[in-house]
Amino acid sequence: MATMQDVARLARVSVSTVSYVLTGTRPISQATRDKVLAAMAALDYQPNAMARGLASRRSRILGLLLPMDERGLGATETAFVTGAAAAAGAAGYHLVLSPIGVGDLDELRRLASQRMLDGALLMEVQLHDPRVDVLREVGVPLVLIGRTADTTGLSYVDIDFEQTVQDAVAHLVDLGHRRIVYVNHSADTLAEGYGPALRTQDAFTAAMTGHGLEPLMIPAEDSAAGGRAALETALRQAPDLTAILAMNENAVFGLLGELATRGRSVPDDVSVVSMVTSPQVAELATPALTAMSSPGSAVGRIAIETLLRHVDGGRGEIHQQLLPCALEVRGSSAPPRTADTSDTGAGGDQPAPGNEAARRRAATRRRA
Amino acid sequence: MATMQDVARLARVSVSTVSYVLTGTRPISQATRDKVLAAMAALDYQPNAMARGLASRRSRILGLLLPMDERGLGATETAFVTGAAAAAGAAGYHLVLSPIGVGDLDELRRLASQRMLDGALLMEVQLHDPRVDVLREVGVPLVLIGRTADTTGLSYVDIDFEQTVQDAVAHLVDLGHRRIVYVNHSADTLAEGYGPALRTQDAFTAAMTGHGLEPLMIPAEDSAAGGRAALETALRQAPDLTAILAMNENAVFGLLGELATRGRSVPDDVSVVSMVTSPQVAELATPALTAMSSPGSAVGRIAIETLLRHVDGGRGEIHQQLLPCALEVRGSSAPPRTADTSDTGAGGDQPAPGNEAARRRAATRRRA
DNA sequence: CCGCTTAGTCGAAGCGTTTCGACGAGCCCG
DNA sequence: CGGGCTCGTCGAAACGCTTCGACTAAGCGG
Repeated sequence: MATMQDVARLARVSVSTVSYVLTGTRPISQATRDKVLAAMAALDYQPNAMARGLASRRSRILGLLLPMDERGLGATETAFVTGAAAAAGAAGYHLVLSPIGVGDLDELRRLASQRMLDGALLMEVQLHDPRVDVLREVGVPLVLIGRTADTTGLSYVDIDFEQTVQDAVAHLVDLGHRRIVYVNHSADTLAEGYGPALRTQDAFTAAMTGHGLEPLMIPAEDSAAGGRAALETALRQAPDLTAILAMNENAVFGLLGELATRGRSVPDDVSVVSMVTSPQVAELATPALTAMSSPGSAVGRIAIETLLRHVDGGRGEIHQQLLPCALEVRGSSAPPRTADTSDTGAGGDQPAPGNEAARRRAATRRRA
Repeated sequence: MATMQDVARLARVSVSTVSYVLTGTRPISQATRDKVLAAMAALDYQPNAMARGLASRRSRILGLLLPMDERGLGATETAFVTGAAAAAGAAGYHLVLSPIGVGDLDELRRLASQRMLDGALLMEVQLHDPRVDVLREVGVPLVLIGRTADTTGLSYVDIDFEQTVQDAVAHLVDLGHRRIVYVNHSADTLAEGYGPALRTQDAFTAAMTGHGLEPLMIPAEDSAAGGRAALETALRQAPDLTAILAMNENAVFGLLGELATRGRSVPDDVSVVSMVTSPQVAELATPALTAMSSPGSAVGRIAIETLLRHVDGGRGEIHQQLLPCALEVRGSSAPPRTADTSDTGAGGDQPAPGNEAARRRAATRRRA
């Protein structure tokens, strides 16, 4: 393993000169630079990351802290990760993923205090996330993918759940639906303060109320069984429902299964729209799901760029940005049946408009 | 940030003594040890990872190289990762995941030559995986999760695909199935030399032949559409099929959808068994899939333990281990219909045995 | 009682970089 | 033509740790 000494000797310059060529912190004449670069190439020199880190007090490593629960990374999260990795690599940084959850605070504290991370990206952020406190305490720059309840002084990039829910509801309302149920994550998840669940809940209420409709939310466990149970509850509470907006990617499959079992066809009897869902997953269902498609790798890229601004220019301005999901219409959403024969009068507070009009409006709204 | 100097000063010992307390490389009296530990606690001392790495030529970082394609990490891969992370943490190592695919060889070479990794775990190994060559060349100890074609001198932990396929086929044959189709990954994937696809293919042929049955394999793209197409092909080539064994977790959903569309019920008309599938995913389908459940975190743990043996005792014996998947019977497999009315005579080479016997045998085989 | 080993500690020499202060050379401006 | 720049380079001092050799004080067998 060649060292900088070797390079300096071969190029007949001092070590510091070699260092300056490498880091560009001081001007070097073209002639010298060429000599040094030639020597490096000849020796197949690679700087030692540890030595560099020790001397410069910079590890050139960014951490992506992502809790890995048993359910794995969906395509959405994966897109975040790859986007971030690409951006970090382009800037000469390594991005390392650390499967550190909210549980392993000690491990996080160790990692951070050992000066091993120049900065950190937090995924799956909770409304009150202790990891934020740990990192701030230790003085590691951080950017959230997601949001805590209080974001003063914090940079973040997140999905614009408010806008996304609003768009999803508008899509269904435009199709002519009036009785729309929102299937969210589980009650436990809500109680834990999982931001997306809470924010979409509020946004759903706001959107429905804005259309003069009654909002109904059903929590569901993150599993097929949870989806089935949720459908049962939904049909009990709103037998006249014609559309379901689902946040819970796992439950949606159980939900579809149960609809099939009960002989309700999708989208003729019931329309289903899935939130924050990747095209790959949306295509798994039969029919393919109309879904709000997440902004993907852009989120990761922007987050890294923000983080690097904090790391490099100690003076990094706070950056807070929301990106909406795009509506992708597939086979699971359509206008409701014209004759709503199953209306048991459980609270339809608005007469449905003529379906012709709804169909026209939906068609104009449709975007890939 | 307190340094070892500070600790030594406070404890009134030399730096080297502090270091020995930390690393245990030389005997230290209990009295001294206590003084030092007290000083560390008082100063909230944390060793600087870079300095430690530079001096000891050990980063205490292990890399988990996992290509992140757009389809994300399934529950199976996630289990590997968490198992590995836990084992690494227990040994005082950090496990960092690097989304380095077969494409980013330069990035890998850089990472490895910078002496930033004490060792590496490779996931999604291909039969001829260039990453192996790069790492060997640079001299980084490595352990595979998966296998290359030539494994001489390489340690690996992998799923025992041969055994798994054999068990899956046995399950179906015991139920009374004779006409079983294997839906594999895509032709492209096979051509690329993706080990699991090739190995299961061979194992399927062997297993079927061993039962005196004719093996039929259909490749399928990794998508719902791929699954639908595969079913069509399968029904064309073997209209009398009664069971499908699917390796392709993505295609299996399309396959189920297409079966439903064609009015073939699962498991009454067609049994479906999914390979190397986590319980969570198996439960997504309706009915829940009978599946071969992967050994999960054990794979990751064993891989890390092996790797640490290579790293620590420069003298690490080669360790090669296969772990089979366990059959988990759920709702998608059952004995074939007694009266096979759809037999168009396209090659039934064995008469089905009485279903009573099949049912009995299946029941005794069943294991959770 | 002597020489040997062993336990326990210290001081100092690295590990391979970055970075600071210094210095000579050339240049511009007055 | 001289003082003050900037440019390009060098040497040496960190950075915070590990590790080697050496040294002291016990302990022990002969």
